Amino acid sequence: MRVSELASESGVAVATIKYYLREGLLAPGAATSSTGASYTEEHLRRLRVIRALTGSAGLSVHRTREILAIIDSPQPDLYDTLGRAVAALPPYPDPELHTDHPRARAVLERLGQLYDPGYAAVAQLEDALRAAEEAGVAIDDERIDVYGTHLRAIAEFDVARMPQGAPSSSIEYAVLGTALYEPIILALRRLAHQDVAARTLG
Amino acid sequence: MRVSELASESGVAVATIKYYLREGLLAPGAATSSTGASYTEEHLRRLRVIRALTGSAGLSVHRTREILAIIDSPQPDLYDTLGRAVAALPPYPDPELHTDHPRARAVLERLGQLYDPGYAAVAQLEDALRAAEEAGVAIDDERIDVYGTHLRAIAEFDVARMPQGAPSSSIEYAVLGTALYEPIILALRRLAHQDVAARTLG
DNA sequence: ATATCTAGATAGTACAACTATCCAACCCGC
DNA sequence: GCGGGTTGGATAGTTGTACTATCTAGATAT
Repeated sequence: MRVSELASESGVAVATIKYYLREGLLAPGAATSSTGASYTEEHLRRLRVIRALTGSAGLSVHRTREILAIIDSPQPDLYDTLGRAVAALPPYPDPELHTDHPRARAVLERLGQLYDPGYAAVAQLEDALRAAEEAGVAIDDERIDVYGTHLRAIAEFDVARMPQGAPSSSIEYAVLGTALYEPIILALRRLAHQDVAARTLG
Repeated sequence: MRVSELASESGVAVATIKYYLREGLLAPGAATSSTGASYTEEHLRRLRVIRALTGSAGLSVHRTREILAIIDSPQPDLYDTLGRAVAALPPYPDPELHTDHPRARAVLERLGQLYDPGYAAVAQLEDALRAAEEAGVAIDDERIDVYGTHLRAIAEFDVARMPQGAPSSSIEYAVLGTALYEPIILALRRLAHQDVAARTLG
């Protein structure tokens, strides 16, 4: 497949594909001459993953490269690798020394979950809780219980569905699942809001 | 309160506050002279809301202004106003004519929820489903059932908690709740993943 | 042989979100 | 009543991101 075909198949402009090549998101095609290269279905798939991450999931090109690099280089410690991969997904808490995360800690203790201050999602939770609080819509314990219970049920389903194959495919699945299912979850919540509101108010 | 105090109280630079004033996100203070104005607690609160929306919720200044305008001008039709407000929250589906949303429609029918093609979250859901599909991690019916059930439970709780006061406060609450609780929901899911994974794998 | 395509390099664009500077007017303490 | 710091208002500059366009020179298709 030539660049122009890759472009038309994926709907991405040739200039943009060149940009991704320069930025190291996409591997170069097999050179057929000094001014020619051929691309495979694998390139097309990768390009779709790039567009899914930069588009729907809202990642920057820089973060997308980080995540692809993690997916591409399988590491022995799956658990740690998953942590790093998910930490590369937005949102990004400002790295001003959060030594403790009092709000997040209280929430996790209430839910009976482990509190690991090194995990990025803890800082994300802390920031989100603080933002809600400062905007005057702080969450209370009951809401935490409701959210926590249902999200844990979702997470249990997700983990049960994790493929047991090679680490790299597990990581790819986990990263894509985290990044690409999140917009689905938010959209479903919004639609459920509308449906519930229509039934109870209308 | 002077600008400098507003700045130090909120942690936002004076130059940035001036920028928000120019952009119409923040109302001018009461002029005390040709080169002086005083700001109130209300300004401080508004500034915190702006930072919560542009920061944690990831909205652009432009979208933030739209949402604040909706909150500020109460409309008779609460249901419609809520729809417009939530539509101003990310993500923003490309407005290339989505006349139908086959994936979203199938999901909503399966969940027994109403399908209204005019609602922004439907297009968001369609885009998210398509992105997951194209990246090779399409969701199946069972996952839809699990996600749908639990998110509906969350939504029922949210709606039951809606304040019954003035429309403008309902709208502010709904918009802030939608925008600011979403990061909390995502963080809780990620932390639940970690916790479940640690317990089952570790 | 001529029109089209290609890789690789470099430069340019468009937008967002600030950030900095300047000015003249003002107020505050002394 | 005066000097230092502050203010509103205007304007210009900066940084970063994600492309987009142009150019060169060789390769390929018809």
